Amino acid sequence: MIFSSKAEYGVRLMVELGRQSPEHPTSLKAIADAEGLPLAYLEQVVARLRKAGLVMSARGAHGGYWLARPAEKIAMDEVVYALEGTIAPMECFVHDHTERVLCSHEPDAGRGCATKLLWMRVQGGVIRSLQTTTLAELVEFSRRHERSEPEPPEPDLSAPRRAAVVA
Amino acid sequence: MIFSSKAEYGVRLMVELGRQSPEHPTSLKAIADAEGLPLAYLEQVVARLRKAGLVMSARGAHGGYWLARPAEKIAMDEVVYALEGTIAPMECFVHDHTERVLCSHEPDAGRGCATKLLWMRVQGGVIRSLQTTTLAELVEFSRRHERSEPEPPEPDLSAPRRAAVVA
DNA sequence: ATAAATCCTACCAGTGCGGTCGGGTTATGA
DNA sequence: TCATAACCCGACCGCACTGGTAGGATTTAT
Repeated sequence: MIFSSKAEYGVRLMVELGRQSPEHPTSLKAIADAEGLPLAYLEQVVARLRKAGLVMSARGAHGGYWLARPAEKIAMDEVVYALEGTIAPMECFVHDHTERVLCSHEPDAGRGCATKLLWMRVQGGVIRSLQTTTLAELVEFSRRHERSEPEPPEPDLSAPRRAAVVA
Repeated sequence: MIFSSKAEYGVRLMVELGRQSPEHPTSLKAIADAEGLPLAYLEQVVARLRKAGLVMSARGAHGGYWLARPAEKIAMDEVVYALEGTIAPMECFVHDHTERVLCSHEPDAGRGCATKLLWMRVQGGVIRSLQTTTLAELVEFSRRHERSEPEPPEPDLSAPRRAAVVA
């Protein structure tokens, strides 16, 4: 259960754009250098963000990218959705524009998919987490943590302390 | 962002076991037939559940599997964890035995990982959803949704596992 | 004109996933 | 006692998808 690296890179890119003033555009090369990411790959990533209307671009020399909206107005579910294409815990959640959710097994007859309840709850949890986080928060977080001092007692963001990795 | 089919199959298997009385074990073959899943693959799946102590088994003729605990006492985060190995939205969440969380990029120097905040919230959302769902709920759900008549034995072997979803 | 940058499409190698196969080992029961 | 039903285990395999590269075309500032 993992987001692809497109999500990772794309979010980093958005944060980086959020740190810049939107006066003049930021080039991909600058971001690639700052984050140590492959430029050619970033191009593919940022294309998704552009098509989703989250960033704008200018071509030519001194061109680059900037946020289409202020970071406070950008919820992270939009960003992740643009990057990943879908936010679903299971591929049987691919549903057409209607409300029908069909599962690969138990195709239509018989009982409803027993796992559906579970995956819907998980999906709800994920989407809620993303919706309630704005890009501005991440920008702020990254500003606080840049190489000045050790982390202040970070107000625990609802991450349970239970052992996340059981051997 | 997707769980693997191990999670899907494993959860179905657990639900199926929850529907049976724990008096006598249920054979994998029965479950495989009921759900239309490949038996040999189910063996791998159930092995994880057994190693995690969620199911017990008896070998030999009339052997099979049963829940190690009543379904009310089984939270789904245990199940998914046993099946997936880890519940993390991003592989940079692989952290060693200490508390350090290290990210693939921005290795040690400089600011903390800007995306960390986001992924931790997502992870929290997922884990909370799973923790607050018990196997008993899923069993109950599946009981509610079963048609009165048992499904006709439709031998749809060789049903394409993968592409059946996208219309 | 040249350089800096976005844009676009095709391609490629590795890995992980879903699944199979073959062969144990253990228990029942005829 | 012996066949059979089931669990158990490890090796293997094709393929789709991911992460990344290559190469070029277009646009714009200097």
